[in-house]
Amino acid sequence: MTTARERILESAWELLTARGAAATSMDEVIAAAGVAKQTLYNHFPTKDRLVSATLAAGAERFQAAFVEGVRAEAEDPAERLLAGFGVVKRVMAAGGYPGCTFLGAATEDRSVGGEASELVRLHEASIRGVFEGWAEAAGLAEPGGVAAQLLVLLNGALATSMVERDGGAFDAAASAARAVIAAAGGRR
Amino acid sequence: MTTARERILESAWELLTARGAAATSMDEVIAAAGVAKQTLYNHFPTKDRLVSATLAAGAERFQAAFVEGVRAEAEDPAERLLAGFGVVKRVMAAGGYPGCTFLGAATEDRSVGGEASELVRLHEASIRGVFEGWAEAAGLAEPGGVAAQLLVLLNGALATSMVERDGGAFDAAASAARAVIAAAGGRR
DNA sequence: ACAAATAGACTGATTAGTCTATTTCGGGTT
DNA sequence: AACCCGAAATAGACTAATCAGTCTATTTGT
Repeated sequence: MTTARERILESAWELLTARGAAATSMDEVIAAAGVAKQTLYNHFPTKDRLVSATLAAGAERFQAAFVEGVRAEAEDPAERLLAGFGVVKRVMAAGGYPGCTFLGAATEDRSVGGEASELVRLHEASIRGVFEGWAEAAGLAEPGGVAAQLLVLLNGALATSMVERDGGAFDAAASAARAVIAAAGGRR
Repeated sequence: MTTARERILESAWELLTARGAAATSMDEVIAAAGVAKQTLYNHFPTKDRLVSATLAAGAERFQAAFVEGVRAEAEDPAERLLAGFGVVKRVMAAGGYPGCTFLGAATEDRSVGGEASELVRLHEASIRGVFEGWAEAAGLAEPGGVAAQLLVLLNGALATSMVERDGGAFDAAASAARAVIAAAGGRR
């Protein structure tokens, strides 16, 4: 049994992912969550707050699933850096490559500079931090720089897979990541 | 002296870049272009058509400026592959990193699969083709694969620079590109 | 009894697209 | 030069739809 709040956040996440915030009406969230209008507004007084709460909850879930998925798949830190691309590829493939919810939210919010942008910035910094930890554990030179490059590759794979509606970009990103890791002293 | 059509397309491009299609009203385009409502609708019968025409014109301009900018900056094909990141970085910096107009349009159109998505797909394929030509001229192994990886890096830099409101991602992308090119046999 | 949830009508603002009436202007003809 | 025509441009009122957020009254669960 799920609470109304959980159903709202889950439905909002799906609609946000599939269509984006601007193209999703509060009535659609209400219908998808099977909840009364007032219930939604009791939990989240404005659309912006709903979007922010949805992104925050999604970021927490994503980061946990990302780290856990990668840890389950590879032991060696350098291999973990690569495994991330496969893990995210599978997540995106499951949704038919509708695009990254966070990049989508940042795109829609770009002229506003609201809370959504800030949450996405923090989320991305978090992922970069995870990369940096593994890069350091792998004994790579300049782990911060490597992490920044891998984050660019991950965002690039997310954006490109959305445009191409196809997961090929994740394989390309993983190949590039291998080159980056090698150049930083991986598999010395 | 500019024609009404040119002013409309230019204003629409700027608004599309800064805010995105959904957040831009036809009245805003009209006001920015200094044109009568009927004039806009005479040239572009619907908002979708205006967006498509704006993206098509922008893609042509961007591709020409990209190739020209890179050619002016580097002679050697392998260096040209790298120079692209600097050229695009400068373009985005000039606008304060509001994000890539094409990726933004594809993001907004993702649930529709309309003409905008298709135009962006073609535009990206075009850029990938340019990369592939230079990769081949540089004598790299698997020029198609290298081009795909560089396109991911370029999209990643565009997305990341939007999130971070900062051009650092282009430098990271260029570093990663160097590693990719080296791995493919550059500077043998 | 009390907090949370429901159902749905309603308001006010925004916006795409239409319609009407008027004005501007370049180019061909006299 | 003077004239005229048709195409393009202008100004802005208007419609119909959508949508965020409010309000009221009722119901459910503990």
